[in-house]
Amino acid sequence: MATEKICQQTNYRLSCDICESFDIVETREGFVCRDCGVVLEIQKLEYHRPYNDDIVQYARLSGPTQIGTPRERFKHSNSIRLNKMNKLQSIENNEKSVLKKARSEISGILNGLDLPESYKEFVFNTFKKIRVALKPGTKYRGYKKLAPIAVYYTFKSQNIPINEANLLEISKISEKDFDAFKLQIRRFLPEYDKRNIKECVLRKVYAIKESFNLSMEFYYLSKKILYKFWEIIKNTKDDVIAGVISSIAILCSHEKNDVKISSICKVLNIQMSTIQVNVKKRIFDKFKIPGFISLIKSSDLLKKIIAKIGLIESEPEIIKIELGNAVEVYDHFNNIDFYFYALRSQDGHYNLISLNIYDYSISGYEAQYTKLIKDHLLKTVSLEAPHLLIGKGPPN
DNA sequence: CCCTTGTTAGCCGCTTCTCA
DNA sequence: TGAGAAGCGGCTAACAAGGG
Repeated sequence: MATEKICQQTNYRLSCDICESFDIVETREGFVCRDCGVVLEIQKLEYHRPYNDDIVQYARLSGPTQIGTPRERFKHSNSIRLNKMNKLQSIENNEKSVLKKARSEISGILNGLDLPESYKEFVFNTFKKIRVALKPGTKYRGYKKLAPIAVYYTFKSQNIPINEANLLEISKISEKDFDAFKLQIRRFLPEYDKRNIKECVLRKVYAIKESFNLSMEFYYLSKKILYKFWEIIKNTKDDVIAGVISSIAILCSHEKNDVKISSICKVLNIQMSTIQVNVKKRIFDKFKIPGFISLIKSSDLLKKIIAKIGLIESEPEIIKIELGNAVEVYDHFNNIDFYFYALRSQDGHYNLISLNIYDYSISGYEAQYTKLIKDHLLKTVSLEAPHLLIGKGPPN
């Protein structure tokens, strides 16, 4: 093998620890016995030339190593020159030095905020990207100011929550400077505006669905509400958007009684009044719908709005009819009783309603009903009778 | 930096539980 | 069975914080 070297070339006579054979070869991994294949315990020593303390061990100026050790420089006859050379050698490029300090600053912030260390390189890239775009001499180019900014926007871009107050507490940028930079961020990170907030919000809604064991119907309704109202609800925190759409979805669904709005708010770490104000301003005020009382009390009105927009199916309107003094007006000998009722509509006109009573006990009623529908093209209306009022006149 | 948005604290009302 | 206590959900106004 090309990597093998016969040990006889060395001054030492090695023997195998196991079979005591002297047939030892030197490989990259160490000394190996050719008889039994065992790697010897003795360490391979790299040795090329003897150490001579008259020779100062130094690298060329472009290299990173020092000009001798401090002791060597001190002892040497030309020690002043050697020290000068070493100083020159040690001068670091300013950009390199800033980046090195920035790395350490970023690390410190991530640790301080208990954020994942795996994002360090990501943050560092943001740092470099912003720094390159800043003019030399600008105050934000300094790593102390720029590092917290880079951390903040990297995490915001990734839709990972980051506490701004804690960030400012542990970093060296003032609140005023930090706020002032927010106005400029789009110049440096145009992609920040393009982050997929909708996806992040829907992720939060799905988490709510899971934590309260809600149906997929809730999730899809929330999604529809999000896309429908996106333009008017987008200018706020992701948590608030998620809270608003999931609260509307809950209030408009049959699961209204299963989950309290305040519980959703607790999960999202926001206040219920925040949802209420948002629903009032962004839905009721925006569409100029009067009658908002509060989030819960106005839920029926909200449901009507959502139905009108077409996000949920509107429920048939229930008209309460008191069958008071109605009189049987016609009997056709065909086992169907007709009753007529006059109702005054909102515009002051009268509408006539006919109520047909079928006698199920008489055979052949179904055929009669079908014939009636065919002959007269009647439009049927479903009537719900939650309470049976007895003793108020017909029908009996 | 200013205006909009969100939070907090305190209150009310309803429901449920306990006890006489 | 009814009164009172406790707990919870919901509402409001004042104040604080955040976003552009």
